[in-house]
Amino acid sequence: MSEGDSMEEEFLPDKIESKWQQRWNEEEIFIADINSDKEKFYCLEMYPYPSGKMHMGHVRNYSIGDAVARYRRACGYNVIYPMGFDSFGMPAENAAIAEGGHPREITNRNIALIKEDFSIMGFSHDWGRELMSHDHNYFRWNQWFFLKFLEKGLAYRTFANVNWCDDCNTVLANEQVHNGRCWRCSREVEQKDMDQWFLRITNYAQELLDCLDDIDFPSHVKALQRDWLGRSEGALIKFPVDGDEGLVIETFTTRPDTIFGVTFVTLAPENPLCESLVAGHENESKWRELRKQATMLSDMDRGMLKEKKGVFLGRYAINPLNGEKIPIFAGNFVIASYGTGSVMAVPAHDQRDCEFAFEHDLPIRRVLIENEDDDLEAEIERAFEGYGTMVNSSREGFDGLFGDDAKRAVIDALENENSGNGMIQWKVRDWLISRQRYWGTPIPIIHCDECGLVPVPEEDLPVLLPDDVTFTGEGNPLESSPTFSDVSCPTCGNDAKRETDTMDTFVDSSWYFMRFTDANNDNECFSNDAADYWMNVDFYCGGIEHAQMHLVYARFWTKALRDLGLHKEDEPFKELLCQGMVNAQAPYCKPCNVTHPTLERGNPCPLCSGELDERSAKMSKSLGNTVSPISMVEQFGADTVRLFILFAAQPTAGMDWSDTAVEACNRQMRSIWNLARDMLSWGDDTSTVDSWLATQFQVRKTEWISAMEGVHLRAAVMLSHYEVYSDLIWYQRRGGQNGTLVRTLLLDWAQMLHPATPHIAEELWAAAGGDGLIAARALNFNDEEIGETNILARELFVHSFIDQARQMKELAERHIDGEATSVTIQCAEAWKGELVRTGIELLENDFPMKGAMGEIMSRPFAQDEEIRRLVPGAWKRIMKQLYRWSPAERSVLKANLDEIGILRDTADFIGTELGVMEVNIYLAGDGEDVGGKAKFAYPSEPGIAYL
RNA sequence: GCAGGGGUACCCGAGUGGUCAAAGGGGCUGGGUUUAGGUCCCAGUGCGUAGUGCUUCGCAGGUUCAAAUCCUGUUCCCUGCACCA
Repeated sequence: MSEGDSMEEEFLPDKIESKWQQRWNEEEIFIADINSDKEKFYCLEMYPYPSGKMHMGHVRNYSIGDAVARYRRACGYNVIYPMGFDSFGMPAENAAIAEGGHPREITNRNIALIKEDFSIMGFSHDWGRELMSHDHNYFRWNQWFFLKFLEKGLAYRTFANVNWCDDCNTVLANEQVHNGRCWRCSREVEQKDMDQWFLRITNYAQELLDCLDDIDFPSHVKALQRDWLGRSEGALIKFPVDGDEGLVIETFTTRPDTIFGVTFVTLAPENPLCESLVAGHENESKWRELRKQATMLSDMDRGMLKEKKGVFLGRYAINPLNGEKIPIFAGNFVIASYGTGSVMAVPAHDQRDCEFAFEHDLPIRRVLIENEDDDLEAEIERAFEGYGTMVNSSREGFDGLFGDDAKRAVIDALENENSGNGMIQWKVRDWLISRQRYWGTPIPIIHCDECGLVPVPEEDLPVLLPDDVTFTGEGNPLESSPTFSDVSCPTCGNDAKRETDTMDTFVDSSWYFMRFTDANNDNECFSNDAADYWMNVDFYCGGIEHAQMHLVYARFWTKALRDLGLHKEDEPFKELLCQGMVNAQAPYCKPCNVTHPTLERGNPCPLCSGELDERSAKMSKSLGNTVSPISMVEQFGADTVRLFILFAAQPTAGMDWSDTAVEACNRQMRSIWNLARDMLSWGDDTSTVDSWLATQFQVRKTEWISAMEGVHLRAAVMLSHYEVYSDLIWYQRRGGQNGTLVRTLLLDWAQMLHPATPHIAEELWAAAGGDGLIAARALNFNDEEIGETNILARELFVHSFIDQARQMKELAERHIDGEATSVTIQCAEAWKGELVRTGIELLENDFPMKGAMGEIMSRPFAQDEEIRRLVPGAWKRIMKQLYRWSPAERSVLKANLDEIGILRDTADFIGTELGVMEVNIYLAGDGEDVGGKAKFAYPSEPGIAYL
């Protein structure tokens, strides 16, 4: 083996880290190219919004991704691991309004700053593929896609009632409204009627739902997406209005089997039908009042309403299946925007309708029966909402049907008579992508008085953002720019106006992972070949906050581009990992249930003046409990911070920042360094524990690989950074000092250290004489077969013997009233070993243990008169243990170790460990029974007596 | 109300039938090393005990030779959806 570079005396991260980072850069080893000989692996983190500073969330995100990317490279995959910036969006524009300047300059400056922060962590990103949303070479493809969608009818403009945030000065998608408030600024959202651009995501609703079964997303993310898509299956039923030829109320229901129990129909107060129905009736003003109340309330507030208010609209509808006349109401609990904005009411089988019926004294008719002997005429207290057998049907052929059969029969009847049909209703609406803000992708449309909406011709793309704007915070800046707005119509040449809406920034993040596959392509969004080689993303890591919007939009966009023939994948992300939050302690008042800023630490609660507790809370500026990654790296080095991040919690769990734990990780790094340095200076003395170390290390490697394969990063780091270290310490304690052995081992160990802490790994690799850079090579483990397992069993026996003996010593010294100077170890007689092995054998062969005694007594070893007498007592004890032995312990026992030989070989070590001068070892019965301890001797548990 | 995830020792946290009095880390205690502090190494950290015992994994039951782990009920916490027809 070649002599390696010598190691510094001390672990000095600031000295080694930049050195290796520079080497990685110079040798361009993270630059990925298509290579059809190698299997590809696409590792990706959600690309960040470029604030000017890296925070712990970034560090955690990329420490996870980087470990995966480095491991996959080591496995011989062709890894693509790109990075870029989600750089459009309101923070930069708001900063421009607040401080002056231009969002572009602010964004570029922030990107430069955060990239500098990233660089000290040693992540293995391929910066050759860097992209930024606000780069026109990127967003021009947003515009191009938009035109393609327009051609295919996937994009459209319509006048709609939309969510408006007055602070952000823009409309919002439904998903961007949380509890009736803007997701960004928390201002209450208003409803406005505006012309807006939409994408027809509903076309893909079914596929988005179905494909969830085939992708490896966490179950709660799938649940969230299913909720959001909100599929319900049922029927559309038409109720003609009595006395008004042609006027029909359409209702959607999931329970057509209750059609004969309909006793009224309820419309949302905002339903346009209401006006014509109630016109001229005495309740007209009551309805107007109800509508006014309803429109003033957000959907959220309406959800809070307990009181079911309704107004009879003075007219009747006809049940299409039995011709019955039923009253029409407007009800404040019916949502205008869900389904048809009207409900067929079945008070006997829907609790909400039931309450409304009680309130307004409406008839209740039971048409499903729960139990055979139910009395159908009995008064009900609440609705029976489960499935039941149809009864009381006002037409032939329905009574007796149940569940799906019942539904099917009703739907068939409706379809035959042209009064309804089976139907699937979705909660998801089309994606509203218009935003009335500057810092986003301009929508490539021109408004011409003559020609209407005219798409910008493809050759005129990109539509750039103008510079002649001022950011006042009043209105859409694009409207104030004449160079932007005033254009001539591409079709007729007349004066026309450019569309001033820009696209939701979620458009940018909906396909960036595909652009990464061919990021520097000036002629296409990406080439088919590149996308087909690299897609889809094998491992995607990011925050749970994107479970709905980003992760649904990206799935939709991927499918839409597939249908444009741009690539072949159905799904963008194969496996998703949602990293947990990074928390830190903050003052907390339990009675008030309020977390306070760290400034209040030591003070009484500002609200109740009680004493403040501590509790862990998400790191945030407002609480002031953030920890700066940069200062941590300056203090301890990037490797320590990365080790802490991976070791403090599993990737998906929340983690608490702890200064003492970080310091402990730093100590561990130093320990590894010092041990490695010592190992390099060892001579070549062989010893009996060499084979143990070699075998044990093989086992560690195997365990580590399986942990890494499962992305159990915490378990993997525990093995690579702690267990291997402990093994080496034990080896040393046992007298191991074989330099040749440990230097070979060090080459493998460095490879295990590499994914989490790459800098120290490179350093150890080089010092041990490894060729080139670890980061650049496929895993090259010296993997001999795992040796004889008896080697491990022997050492396990020694270790556990010392643990037992140490415990006994403490007790013994209390008895002999002084320090013990000698220990006498009596190993169990051969027949006890036979007994144990017989027991294990019977157990493993599923022998009925109740009859074990008879079987044992028939064995040769039990034929001796004296032994025969002792067997039942010993068996009683062994029986108890039998089930409790671990496979490892069983293997020790089955190995039928020469306990006396092993202990005699180890006698010096035992003496030192136990702190006694004299160690006597013999078979129980062969020498004096010191202290009467022979009776405690069992296989792997010798009798121990101190003097 | 519905859905999903949780409650493990001083703290964090592993743990899906026997490998469990329960990994690992932090903290704390003791010992060694050191001029000292730090580092480093070793040990201890439910109770008991010259060894096979007792009690404990939110609470209460149950299944089993055996339960932190499986079942039932209950309580508390988190997350999402919510008058969705």
